[in-house]
Amino acid sequence: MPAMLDTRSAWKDSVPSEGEIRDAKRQTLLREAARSFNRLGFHATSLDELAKKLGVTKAALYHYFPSKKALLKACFDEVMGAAVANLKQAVRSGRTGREKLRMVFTGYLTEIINELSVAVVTVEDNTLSPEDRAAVVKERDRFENELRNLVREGIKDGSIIPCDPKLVVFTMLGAMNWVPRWFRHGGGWSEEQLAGAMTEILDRAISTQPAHALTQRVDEIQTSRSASPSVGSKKRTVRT
Amino acid sequence: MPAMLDTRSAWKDSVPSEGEIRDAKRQTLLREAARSFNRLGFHATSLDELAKKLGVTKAALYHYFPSKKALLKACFDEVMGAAVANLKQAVRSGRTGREKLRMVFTGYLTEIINELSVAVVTVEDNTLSPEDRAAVVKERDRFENELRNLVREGIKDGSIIPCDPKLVVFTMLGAMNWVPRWFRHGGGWSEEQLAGAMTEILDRAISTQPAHALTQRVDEIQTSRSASPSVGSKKRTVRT
Amino acid sequence: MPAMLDTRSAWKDSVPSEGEIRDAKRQTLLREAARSFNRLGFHATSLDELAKKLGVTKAALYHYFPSKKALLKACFDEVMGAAVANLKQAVRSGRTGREKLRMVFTGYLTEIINELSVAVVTVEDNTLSPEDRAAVVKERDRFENELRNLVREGIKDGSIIPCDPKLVVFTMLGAMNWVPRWFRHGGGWSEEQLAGAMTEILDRAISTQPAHALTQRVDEIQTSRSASPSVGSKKRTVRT
Amino acid sequence: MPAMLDTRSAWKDSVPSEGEIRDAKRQTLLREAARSFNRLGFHATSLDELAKKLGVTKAALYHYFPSKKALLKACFDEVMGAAVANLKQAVRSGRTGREKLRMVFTGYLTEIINELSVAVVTVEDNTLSPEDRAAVVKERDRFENELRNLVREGIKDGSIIPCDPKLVVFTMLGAMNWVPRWFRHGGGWSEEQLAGAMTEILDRAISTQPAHALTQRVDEIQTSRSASPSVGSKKRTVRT
DNA sequence: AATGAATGAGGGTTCATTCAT
DNA sequence: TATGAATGAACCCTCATTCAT
Repeated sequence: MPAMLDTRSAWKDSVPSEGEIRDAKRQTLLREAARSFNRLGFHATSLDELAKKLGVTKAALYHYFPSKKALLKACFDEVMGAAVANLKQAVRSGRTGREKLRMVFTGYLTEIINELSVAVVTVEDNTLSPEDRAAVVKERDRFENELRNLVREGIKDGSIIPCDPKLVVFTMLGAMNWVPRWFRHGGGWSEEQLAGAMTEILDRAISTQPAHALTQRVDEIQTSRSASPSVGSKKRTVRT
Repeated sequence: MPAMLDTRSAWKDSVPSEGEIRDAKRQTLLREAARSFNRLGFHATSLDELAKKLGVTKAALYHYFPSKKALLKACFDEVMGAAVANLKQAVRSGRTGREKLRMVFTGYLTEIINELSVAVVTVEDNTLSPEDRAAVVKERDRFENELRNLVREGIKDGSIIPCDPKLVVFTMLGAMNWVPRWFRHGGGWSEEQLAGAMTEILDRAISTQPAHALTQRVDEIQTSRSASPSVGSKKRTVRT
Repeated sequence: MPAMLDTRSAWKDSVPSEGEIRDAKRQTLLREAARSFNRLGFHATSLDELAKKLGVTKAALYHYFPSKKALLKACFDEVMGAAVANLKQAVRSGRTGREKLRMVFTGYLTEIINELSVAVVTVEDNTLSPEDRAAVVKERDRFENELRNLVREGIKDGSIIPCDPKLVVFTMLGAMNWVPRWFRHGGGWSEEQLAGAMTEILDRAISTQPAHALTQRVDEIQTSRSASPSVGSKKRTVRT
Repeated sequence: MPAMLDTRSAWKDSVPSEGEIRDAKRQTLLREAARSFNRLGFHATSLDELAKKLGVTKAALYHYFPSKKALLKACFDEVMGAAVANLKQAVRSGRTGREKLRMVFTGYLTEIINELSVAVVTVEDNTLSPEDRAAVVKERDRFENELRNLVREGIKDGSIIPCDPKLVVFTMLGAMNWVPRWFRHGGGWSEEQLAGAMTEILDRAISTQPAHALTQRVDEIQTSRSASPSVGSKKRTVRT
């Protein structure tokens, strides 16, 4: 018996422990759920479909999350954690308000594009329990408020033009949250390229030093629109 | 007796005919459905709730639409009709690409804000019948393509900076389609103000002659976020 | 004004009175209902469909029958009235049991073929009210019992072979009641021919003087089976 | 421990495996559905009632059949499989057409009496999907056609009198298909007796060598008619 | 007499959730 | 840990019936 323990310890951490396996599965489930919630919405996502994509049965999911709502809540927590971390990093960067905002946009878009995010799903209806809902709303409002503060900061330091911070932030968030509805991976744009290019656009709307051109690609972005009817990638050269 | 007939004719059309009543009811239902679809999504919208809001029974809805999907389809048709009309008017205006695009944005936003729109609801999943889906997608793609053409036109005539038209259009549409998620009527912003202010923001992102400032309001926009927990309208002066 | 009355009386009875019109409509409705009940069954028959076939709205039907069940009950009464009349006539004919039975079969079949009958529809489930159900069952049992008596009479007078009257009667009724399921008008067989030919078959099963051949037709019977795929009337000569 | 394993293997196959249990349940459901479809018709049969009879919830049925229509289709397949097998056996028997036909009648009746059959349910209306309907109709038409061929064969070999095969077959099928409407188990007639006796009747109608008497019983057949109002089994001796 | 609108009951179906294995 | 079976609530939809016009 001790021999076995030795054997196991010899493998060290190369063989993932049971806990690690479990966490990995949990994370995979979370991702898949977020993707589905984003594209179809919470109610249109069935646990059966989710389980099928993961190759297990519906009941198995309950080993990782006590309910579908808990899954949604976890998605929110995940994305908010990342968003806030991303935000803090930007705040610490010590640059102008506009540059901080750019950093946040790029990070937020990266999250969304990789479909970690579930920011899209509405929290307005009575899906979550009152407590969960309050927690999520509070977190989200804090995040949005921080963004507005960055806008104000940018206005003060002259990097952002005078504008209504609340409207600007909602506009930017809308543009970004909408991405999962049309973007599909594997097209001409890489995730980084998309995040960068869209940040440019959003940034230009409020920058006091707007660029003379924006990033362009020769290939079209791969979207769910162009993909489904198999349009074919009509390459088109864009002149500046 | 003849007097009564005269009386009636004196009222002329002020007393709505039966057909008019029916149409009015139908329109009210359509509006309510669009609102719900936009905020909660198609699947999260129950006909029971819808009927309750209208003060009738669920079964009564079937006098006006043969199915829930038909209701959704009608929403699409309605918004697309308005969007295309709006687009055509802009195209006929004979201005620069950028100015045409501004007109389209303002019109589209007005639609959305008045919740006629249901552009938000996903058409990607298999909610609609294949035929209906194809029809809607075709119409929408044509609309989006026209927008891209306006961007290209603007680039050519020098009113819009070089950029990727597809990405730009998706970005703008996302920002606009997101409005129903946060905007609530009755706040400090009127519908027209919001449509105008957001158009400014979107326009500035691609204009070759970006403005030095954007519209601001003293009062906060009324949103579902601030509204639901009954925060009260904390007026706050925004300094530029 | 008196002139008008004169006019009316001049037409005498050629112009049907209001009451006659009403009765005619009622009868038409009854027929259509019976046809539908027979082919589809009571529950699968919707009043909407029924009304559509008659060119009126569903609500109009309620001017003639207080309920769908009442319609069913009326169908039963109609067919039973005819069946009993038919039976009495046969009984009075003063022939052998077998010949009386033949008369009843032919009459019953004529009824069924003309779709007055609704004998097919089940009375077993709880469709009718207990009172109506009891009345119908009682009437039907009396009819069936009379038929059994005719069989017994035939056995006694030597025109019918020894057999179990109950089983024989059920067998014959089943064969006849099944006709609406497959027979369609307008084929090679007229209503009278079918009634006659089927009577021959049923009669031969119990007759002490069985015929050496049965009626045959060159044309195939028009059935719902052969009709639907539009097979065309492949004439075929039947050799004896 | 080994003892237990032995014990288990000692039971061998007497303990049904999970798959066997599932199949048994499925079969039970199928039977109950067929019975209900036969007696009440497809539309009058509610899944709620069906489930209640089986002691489960309506939703549980969906573990075994994806829809009510699938249940109906399965009934058709079941009965048609049995009917065709029965038919083939008769064809292989190498007897006269009449004797083959008798075999088919007896087999078919046995099926029906045991309520495996659902031949009764209409296929004419648009209950089944077009594909399913076509498949069922095709199978049924082939069966009916085979029966007609047996009649023709009998006419040729002199065992059956000249007659119209189509009409004869419809007549016989009607008589048999009607059985579930009146027959109830547990009466004086066993299933085999009924199948035999009815076959005799049907056979005699077309046989060139008709018998001089048919099977009779002292006890009355137990029918839904006599049973439901609790008439009591009035034993009656039938004199020939 | 006839209609269109509306209703309430019920039907088939889906789905998140629980539980024994 | 994972499964298949089962449940109960909710959903969309149909339909017989009522009622004002």
